[in-house]
Amino acid sequence: METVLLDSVMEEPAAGSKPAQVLAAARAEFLRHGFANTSMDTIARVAGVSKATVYAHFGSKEELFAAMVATNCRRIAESLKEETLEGLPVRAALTQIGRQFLTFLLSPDTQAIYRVVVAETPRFPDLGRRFYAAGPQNTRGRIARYLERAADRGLIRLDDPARATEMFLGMLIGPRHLKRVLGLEPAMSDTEISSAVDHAVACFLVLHPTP
Amino acid sequence: METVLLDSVMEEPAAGSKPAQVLAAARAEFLRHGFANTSMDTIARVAGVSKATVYAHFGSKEELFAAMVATNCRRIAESLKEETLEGLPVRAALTQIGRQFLTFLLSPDTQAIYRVVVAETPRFPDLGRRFYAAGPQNTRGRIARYLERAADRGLIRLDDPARATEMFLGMLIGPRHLKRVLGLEPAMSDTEISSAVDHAVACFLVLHPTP
DNA sequence: GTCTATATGAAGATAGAC
DNA sequence: GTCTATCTTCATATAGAC
Repeated sequence: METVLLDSVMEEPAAGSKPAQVLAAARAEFLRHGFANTSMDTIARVAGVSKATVYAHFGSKEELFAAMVATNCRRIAESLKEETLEGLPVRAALTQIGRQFLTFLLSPDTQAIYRVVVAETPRFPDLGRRFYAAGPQNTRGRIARYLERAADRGLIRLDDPARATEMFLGMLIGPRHLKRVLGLEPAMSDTEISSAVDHAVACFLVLHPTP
Repeated sequence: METVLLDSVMEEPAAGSKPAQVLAAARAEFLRHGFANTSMDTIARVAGVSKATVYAHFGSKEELFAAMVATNCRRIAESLKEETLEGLPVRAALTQIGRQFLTFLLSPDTQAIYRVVVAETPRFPDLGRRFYAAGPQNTRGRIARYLERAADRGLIRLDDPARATEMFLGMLIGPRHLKRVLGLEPAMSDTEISSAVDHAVACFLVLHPTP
């Protein structure tokens, strides 16, 4: 049971192939039950292949887990499209960013991935780093770049785009993520999300006024 | 392996007794290695008792885990003392609250408890609720009550103390908790904590001005 | 209550045929 | 590459003596 190097990761298998089936089954089971409570027998059964096939493609349970997380990180990174915010007024752009961010953050899939990554980071040292780079860092950089461009155009006043991004996201998230990850909030309705986003945007614009 | 009811929890065992030794060993091992990767053999060995003794006092691994978390929740609740903030200016009071909160939140012990609670909440439904009540909810209520009193005295302007508390803590935490829990930040020095707190307090006071 | 020794079962991993 | 059948290890839990 050696520590797995997440740096050496296979490329994405062809859709519909047996490795892809295994990966899909691994994703479903690991995200639902965690690493330790998922058995290779179950993954093989759900994937509809034999256990030996699983081991033929992924050498061990750890490697399969690492491949599953890597695939998910790729998906997260690809799902964050650089859309066109430039045409919008600042308030509308921030609102759009906020809604998209909060919806993504609180979705069941994101919660499940977060949970399993947090749980297994001590055993897989690279896991946290890769997850952060693919998800949160990606998002933060994108928002910070937008704010910087807006500041350059004189649409908003701010000194430090990265710090302003942190404040914005901090106000946006508040304690919601914590309550959600502890299983205390069923979900957020669209109107609740709107309300939370509007408040965070309003506070942000007080701190960073538009001229 | 039935779901354990965390509501029926034994009282605190006498210090130095064998149950207390077992509980201490369980705490050390569960927080370091998580639930699944900790064996009852190890706990018995660390506690310096036989495995049968462990089972005599705590009927199963799940019950032992539940008792360990319950003990920790008690400790968290007790560690949050209602100190006297009333004499201080608002800025100084918020700064003190912020420093205390951030130091507590980012400490290795808090991180370890958070990690194991997040990981095991799906298997132990009551776990998240009890942890939240003993820790975060406790803290938030305390801060909200202070803000309300300050508002009543006319020291600060705010409509909704609970919401203001969420904003304050959101700005204070920002992405630091996430990076810490993913193993990306070694720790925060005292000066970094001071800087973060000062910035959050400054932003808060812009949003909620003192007359 | 506490111990030593052991039963029982689950799960990671592999051998060998096709 | 894929399967069936099996090996091996290890962890939970208990029996029975003191």
